[in-house]
Amino acid sequence: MAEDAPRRHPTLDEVAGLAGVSRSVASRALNNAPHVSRAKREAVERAVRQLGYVPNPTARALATRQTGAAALVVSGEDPSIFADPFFAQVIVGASAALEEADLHLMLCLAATDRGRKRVEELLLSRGADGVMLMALREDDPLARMAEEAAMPVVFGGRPVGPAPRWYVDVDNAGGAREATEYLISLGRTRVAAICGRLDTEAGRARYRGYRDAVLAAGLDPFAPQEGDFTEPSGAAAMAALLADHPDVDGVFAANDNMGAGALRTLREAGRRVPADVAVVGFDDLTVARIADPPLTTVHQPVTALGREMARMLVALIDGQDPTPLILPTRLVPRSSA
Amino acid sequence: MAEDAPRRHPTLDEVAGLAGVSRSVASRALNNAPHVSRAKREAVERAVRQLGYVPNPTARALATRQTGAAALVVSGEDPSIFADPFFAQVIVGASAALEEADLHLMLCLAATDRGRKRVEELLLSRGADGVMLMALREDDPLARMAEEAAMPVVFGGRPVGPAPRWYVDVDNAGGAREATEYLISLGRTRVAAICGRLDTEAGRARYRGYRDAVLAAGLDPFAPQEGDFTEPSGAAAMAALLADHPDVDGVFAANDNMGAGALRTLREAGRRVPADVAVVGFDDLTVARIADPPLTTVHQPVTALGREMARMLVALIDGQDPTPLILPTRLVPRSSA
DNA sequence: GCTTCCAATGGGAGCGCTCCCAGGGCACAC
DNA sequence: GTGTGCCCTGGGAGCGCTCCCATTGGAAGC
Repeated sequence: MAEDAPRRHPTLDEVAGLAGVSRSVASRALNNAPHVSRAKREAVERAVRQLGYVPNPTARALATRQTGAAALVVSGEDPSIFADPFFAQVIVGASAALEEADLHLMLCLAATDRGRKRVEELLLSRGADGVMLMALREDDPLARMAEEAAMPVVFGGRPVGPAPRWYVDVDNAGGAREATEYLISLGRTRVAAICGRLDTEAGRARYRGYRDAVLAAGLDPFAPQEGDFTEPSGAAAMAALLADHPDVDGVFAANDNMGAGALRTLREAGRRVPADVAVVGFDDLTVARIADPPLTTVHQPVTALGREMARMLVALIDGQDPTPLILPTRLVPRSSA
Repeated sequence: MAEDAPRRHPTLDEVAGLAGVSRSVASRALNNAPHVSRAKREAVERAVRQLGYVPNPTARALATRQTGAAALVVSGEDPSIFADPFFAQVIVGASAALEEADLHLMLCLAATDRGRKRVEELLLSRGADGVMLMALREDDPLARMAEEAAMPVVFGGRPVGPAPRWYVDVDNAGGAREATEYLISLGRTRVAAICGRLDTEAGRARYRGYRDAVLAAGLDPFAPQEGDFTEPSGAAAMAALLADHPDVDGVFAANDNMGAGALRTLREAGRRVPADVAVVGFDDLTVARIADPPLTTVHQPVTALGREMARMLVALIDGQDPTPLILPTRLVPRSSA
């Protein structure tokens, strides 16, 4: 290690000493609290500059019982779930909102047992001021842990089961309904759904939305063709669909990855898109734009999701009681439908 | 907030009291340090369980002067740079390695002025035990800050300029050379390069690798056609290339996004890939697989990059002096070349 | 001129943990 | 019986900050 600076960090006491004031006054000056004369305030500022003083966040955390950090926990049995660019966008939003509140972002991938244990400890030990929880599974142990933790918790996307007290979600059902209605409005009558994992609330809600739209149009809904939100699973689901229902003329895929997979299978099967089969995805990630043909999809405000989660968490930390939020989606017509 | 647990967290003192030992003994038992009799150790364990005691990480951090966290700082003037799935993969690797060392991961997007200021404070105040720095620009103020910080710092990817003391990088030049040699081995003689930003070391090194390969084959290198690593910039660069050199028959794109953009432009221009123009990308992200045609590309071990950065940082924190690491790349032939 | 009040001040007690160190106790060798 | 070690043990001093509280002194009000 570079030992260029062998001298310890200056402490508040040293600042106070140099400024000729007490530690209390120095502290107040630093946090620009009242009851500090202009002269002393300036003396403290001068001393801070002269010493290159930077407050020790750990000591402050201990004294205030606030860590100055919020955690974003991403559940999932496989760490690579996080490789989905979806989370990256969530983080961009969350990070910006936390920055405004001067909170640091801790990222916890609770994929392994050890990871989950560490999250539990975090929750129990108040190692953060609050937690954002995402991608919980059905019966995810994190849900129980979060409930027991005496700490603000915001859910990103509702988990399966009863809705938590505080969450931010996207209007999955509404978006799926709109996508399906769009396919129907195009004259498609044999519209199938490639679902995401049905042990996630997003997977279920999107299928619900599809089903509602199909039923409302007086058509017959297809049984859910389940994938796992990955491109290969979408390709496989599309293949199964073609085998069972060769006359399918419209497909709602519960996310863009699976939609892209479906496009690939259709291309390999010699079906023209959208002439023979129209396809709509969900998410509006990069993959939708670069798919061939570019995928008509349901845009969900992912960055906003992260931002709103963080804002809700900050409100909670500030002792407020925000209301859950459901963000709107928007259909983005491209070439695949 | 749910006030189900209005009682404070038990402290070590309370554990010690219940176990009938001193705080010192309780502390030693907890950290399973020596000099604790079997009987007292068990008494402490019992008390811990009975009270549901969880150590306060902040207090421990203050006493040990170790925060128990490592930060991953992603620079860049635009927060959305982080939306690149590249970083998500790095995080998967880094997170796993940090988990092994029982360190938490703090994520800092140093895009805004405020973000940079917070990183500086983190560095100066030892708000983390170590820092991983990525995506630094030329003359990035973070480089100087990192240098001055009395804290272990590992670079992910070398910054422009003199190599830092500790870094993990990918063999950018080697990968680019291999990609270009591959194009040449296919009989292409007019091989162009769509470069990434040339104010990044990766952008420069990849162009260098391209240039070396072209020169070694006795061909004429094209002037760098600069993009910014995004799909549209790749498309634009390809259009410019076609305008200036209609006879181009091979393209090395410095990353997959730009490669995908190039494919799009070629398709729109009616050029067949790879018959008329062969294209090779770099990164081997999802986009390469789903591009049309699937993009031949240079795989770089992104997760390993994150893992090795974290391991190097842990070694540094442990007082060791690891050596810089350059990870190998691998050509992945698909259909575009 | 004498209360009344309040801004300004600094002392000191924590926050919950680690770790140094002096002091027992006990076994073993002399 | 007296040493010589060791292993345990618990007291206590921090780590660096915040914040309560008692104290002071000067301005304002009568």
